[in-house]
Amino acid sequence: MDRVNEILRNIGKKCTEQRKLILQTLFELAKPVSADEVYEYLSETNKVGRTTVYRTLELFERKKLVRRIIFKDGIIRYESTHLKHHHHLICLSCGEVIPLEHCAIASLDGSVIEDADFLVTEHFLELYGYCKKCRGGK
Amino acid sequence: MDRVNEILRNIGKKCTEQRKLILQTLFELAKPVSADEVYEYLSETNKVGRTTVYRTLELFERKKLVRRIIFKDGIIRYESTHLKHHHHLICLSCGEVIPLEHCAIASLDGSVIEDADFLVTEHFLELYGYCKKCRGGK
DNA sequence: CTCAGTGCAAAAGATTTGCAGCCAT
DNA sequence: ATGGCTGCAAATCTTTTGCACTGAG
Repeated sequence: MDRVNEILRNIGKKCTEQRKLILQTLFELAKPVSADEVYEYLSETNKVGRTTVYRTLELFERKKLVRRIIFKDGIIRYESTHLKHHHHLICLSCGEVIPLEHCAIASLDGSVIEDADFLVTEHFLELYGYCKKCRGGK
Repeated sequence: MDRVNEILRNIGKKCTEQRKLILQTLFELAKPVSADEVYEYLSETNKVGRTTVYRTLELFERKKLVRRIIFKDGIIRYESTHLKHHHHLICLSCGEVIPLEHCAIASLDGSVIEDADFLVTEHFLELYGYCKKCRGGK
């Protein structure tokens, strides 16, 4: 929790109970989560309103504490940037999300695609398929 | 328009004026478009309701006439499958979408990611950055 | 003729906004 | 103390659903 305090102080914003709880949640879950999932996760304690979750995640994105991730379902999710750049394996059967450490195309960022004269600054790659469990060991 | 008629007959569904117009639109625009963009595009003629656009795009997706694409903004877009598998360069400044013909990672599909024992069946890769115009020739 | 297809209106789900009160600094 | 932060409620935006009508086969 000390780390959370420090991070919030560093972004030059007020260090409120709600912001600490939300950032802590993102660390604990350590995977892409929607605003609603954060809200539900914290609803037991009933300390944070839905609106605050949305506004806080947006603030965190601006401050680069989280990155915005979109899967096929179109729901906006956020993932803590303390996890380094990586992609995801998403099971089409059970929905499990598995982080993929190695990024084969990281070299793309900062490079210019010649044909289109386009400067690439970021990229999203998500792989869909079926996890071991759902394939029944096959 | 003949081609449109033929395609619709082949999926074993009724060949209505609305479906023809929507499929025709997807061919003409030849890029990922949202249901609302299709609706607006056709609203001049006022022949197709919003609900029908949504239901028709869903039908087309089931029949593999279109594929569903999601960009960072979270809006669901569809693109005709008569365009072969490819990815997109999306300009963060003007929003232009440029198709990227070559897919460097097509070989991933059907392969198993060893570490996670995960069978990959499809993948999404979108590159974000700045187009020539928005970089002012730099 | 008959049922799949359509379109309105209303519902649902995710996210944003207005505003009055609260609390970190 | 005071301006940023919060949370309710209401608005907005995208998408889905219920239902009566229509038209393609």
